[in-house]
Amino acid sequence: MIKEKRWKKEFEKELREFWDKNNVYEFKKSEKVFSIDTPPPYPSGKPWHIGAVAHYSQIDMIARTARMFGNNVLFPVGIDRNGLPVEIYTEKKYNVQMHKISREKFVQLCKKSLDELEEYMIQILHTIGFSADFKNHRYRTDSEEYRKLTQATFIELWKKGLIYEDTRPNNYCVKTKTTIADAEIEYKEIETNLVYIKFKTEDGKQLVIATTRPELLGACAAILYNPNDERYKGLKGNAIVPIYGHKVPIIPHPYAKPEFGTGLVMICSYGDYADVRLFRELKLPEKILIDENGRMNKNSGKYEGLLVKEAREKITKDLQEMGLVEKIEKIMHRTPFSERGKHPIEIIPMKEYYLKQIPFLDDVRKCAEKIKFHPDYYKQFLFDWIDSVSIDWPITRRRFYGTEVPIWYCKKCGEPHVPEPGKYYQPWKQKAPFEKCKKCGNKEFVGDERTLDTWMDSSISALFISGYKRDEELFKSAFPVSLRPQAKEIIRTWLYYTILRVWQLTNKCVFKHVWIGGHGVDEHGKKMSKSLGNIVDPVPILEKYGADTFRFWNAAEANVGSDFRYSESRLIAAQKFLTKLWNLSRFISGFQKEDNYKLTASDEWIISELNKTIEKCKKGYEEFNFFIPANEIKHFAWSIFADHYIEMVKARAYNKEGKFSKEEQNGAIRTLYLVLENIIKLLAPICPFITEKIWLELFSKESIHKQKFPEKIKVKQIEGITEKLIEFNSEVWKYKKEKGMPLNSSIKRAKAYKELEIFKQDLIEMHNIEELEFGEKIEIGE
RNA sequence: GGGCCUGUAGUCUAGUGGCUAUGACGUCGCCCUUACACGGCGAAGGUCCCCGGUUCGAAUCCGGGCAGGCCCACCA
Repeated sequence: MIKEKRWKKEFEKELREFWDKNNVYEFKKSEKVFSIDTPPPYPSGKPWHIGAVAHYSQIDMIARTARMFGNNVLFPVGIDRNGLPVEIYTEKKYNVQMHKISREKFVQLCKKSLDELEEYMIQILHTIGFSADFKNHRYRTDSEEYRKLTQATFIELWKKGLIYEDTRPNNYCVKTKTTIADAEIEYKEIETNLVYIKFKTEDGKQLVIATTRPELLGACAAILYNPNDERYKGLKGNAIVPIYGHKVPIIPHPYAKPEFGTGLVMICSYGDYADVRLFRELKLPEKILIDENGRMNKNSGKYEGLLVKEAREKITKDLQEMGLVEKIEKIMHRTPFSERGKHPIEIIPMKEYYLKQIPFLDDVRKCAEKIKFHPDYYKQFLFDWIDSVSIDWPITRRRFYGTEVPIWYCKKCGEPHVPEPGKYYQPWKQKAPFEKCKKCGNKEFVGDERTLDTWMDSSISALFISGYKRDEELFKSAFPVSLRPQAKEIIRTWLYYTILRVWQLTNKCVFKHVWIGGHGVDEHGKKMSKSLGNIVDPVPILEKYGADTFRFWNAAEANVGSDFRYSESRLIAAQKFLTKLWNLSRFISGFQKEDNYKLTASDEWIISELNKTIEKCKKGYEEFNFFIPANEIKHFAWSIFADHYIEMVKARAYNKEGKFSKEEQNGAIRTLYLVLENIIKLLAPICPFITEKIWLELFSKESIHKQKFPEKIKVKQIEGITEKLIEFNSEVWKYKKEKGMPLNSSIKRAKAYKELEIFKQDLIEMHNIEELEFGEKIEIGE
């Protein structure tokens, strides 16, 4: 018997304790495993994005669904703790600069920030009822065990010859002083000056060239015009670069677009990726003007020491004074920015290690083809990215908080030495594990000081959680991984790199399913961001409404893959449904189930309706689409079961006046319990708390989360009359309303559709009708 | 420039060829009918973005616009 009048979020705490105590979500090894490569959240600051919390709620629903479908589910939880964002967070929080304090000290501060943020996130996950195995399958990507594996895979790929060192122009973030991969670049439209500069050719002709990067004049190596451009046909020889005075060839090339600027374009090392490509293609001599601090170097002559921006202004002014500027236009220019550092990037050649990816693009594409995407249109995002990858992956970073590049170099000849896999190496502070250089025999080594791109760590999460190289038994059962759930914005990074790396290491396709969640946006459909000031903190929301309300809102809010809006009024709507469900259960809990029962047509009808609901929910769950079951269950439980069936059988279930037989009475009670039992089982993956509470009160002492997903119930199917029933009930209610009669007052005579005759007795009691007839249409009253 | 997605009452949303277009929030009435007033019943509110086509029939399919979002691309 349920006593409390409302579902209280305070119940959630005791239920969490019940689950913890009974190890309800503990993973036990078995032959077949449904493995989930849970995204390890990145602790980048507070508050945690409410959209992310919603995202994790949905991932939890996937795990719970898989369990109820009879799978043994490996549902780990990790925390991603490597890389740039935490370094930036730490610099700000402790007001330090990474390069100005000792590495040891900085690493410690990062750890401190991470521990605190991790605790905060784990707390939230726990609060929302995240059913991962926190005790046995919780990991950190910066743990020794994890980094050891990252390094082992690095060493393995090194030995396969897939990693090489090269000096080539690369994306370089001057603010964070590190090379970054193309996948980490984002573009912004910003206003820029397009400066029209006068050049002279050797034979004295004047040329005007438009550029956004006048400070790179000193690195200019060629001038191009389009071969079809009538204005410049026949132009050849050399041009003289203003200020610097060096001569550069004038070359016809289709890259130059006649309609842009003057139709002449100068090629410099390096203003953009086109420059990189053209330098390579035309074999032009490279000259670097910008150093790794983002300042002009000595190659730039009198601009040495200035920041790029300052140099741009200064040289423009100088050119103007020399009368060499024809005009300046303001244009919107698409500029590459570092996604994480939020600063414009420069293209600077650096010596870095690269992981080969170009030769594997076809394999990655084949893997992607085999994976089932939910929803399927996101597969295209991955293909688009694969098609646009054009250079190998630079994997070394000049940062401190990351997995160390496990290489030592001979101090004498520079030969790189890679240690044996299986240990965690920190070359920046450890002694080299080698006796002497294998090349020159020298005995002194120096460790590499760089770290690996954090995607080198993240891209093996699927291997880490499934026990690769650490637990063969688990690996056999959990790999390939059943499902990767993730957000859409990291398709080109996390998903792509994982497929690539796992293929390189195992020659297998890593996932069977990929599930892509949408974004959480504010109630006007705008992306939440700190600058817009529309960030919603999840903690007070969870405190106010509880996890199940949040989860139900989240499930019922948007279709799989589409963005969902945060709105408090909708949360309240979700809360009302939980109250309704609670009161339904409270009502039913007042009756005693007995064995001698007989189902009447009304009972068979509601069970038939339940069966349809089970089918629909199952279909939704199978696609990991919680929008479908959430709304189906709500509709069935509220608008059919409560509004019509319960009202119909109330009299029979109470049977106060003895108008029904004992068997008929028990039939109603039996059916009430049966339908409720199935409703809460259907809802359990979405609302694990309230369903558990009702379940434990009324049905069993063993957790609902150990139960199987409902099957259709064998019953005489009664179909096609639900709408007629609803219409008839509605007409009666309307009639009483119009006459100003209370709903429990009696009606002398009524006529209902003949299909409803099977419900006769229940309908008479429900509406208090003295004489009920049946025919072709509804008639009420005299 | 290419691709993907979206456009349905004040707001949000369901609906992929068929009866008077779904539901929620909000609004307006009436009702505490012994599970629930976080409830019940009822009502108002829509040129289903626009134009054209296919069809007996289009919110739904096709073509062309317009608007918004996202992804990709070497326009200095």
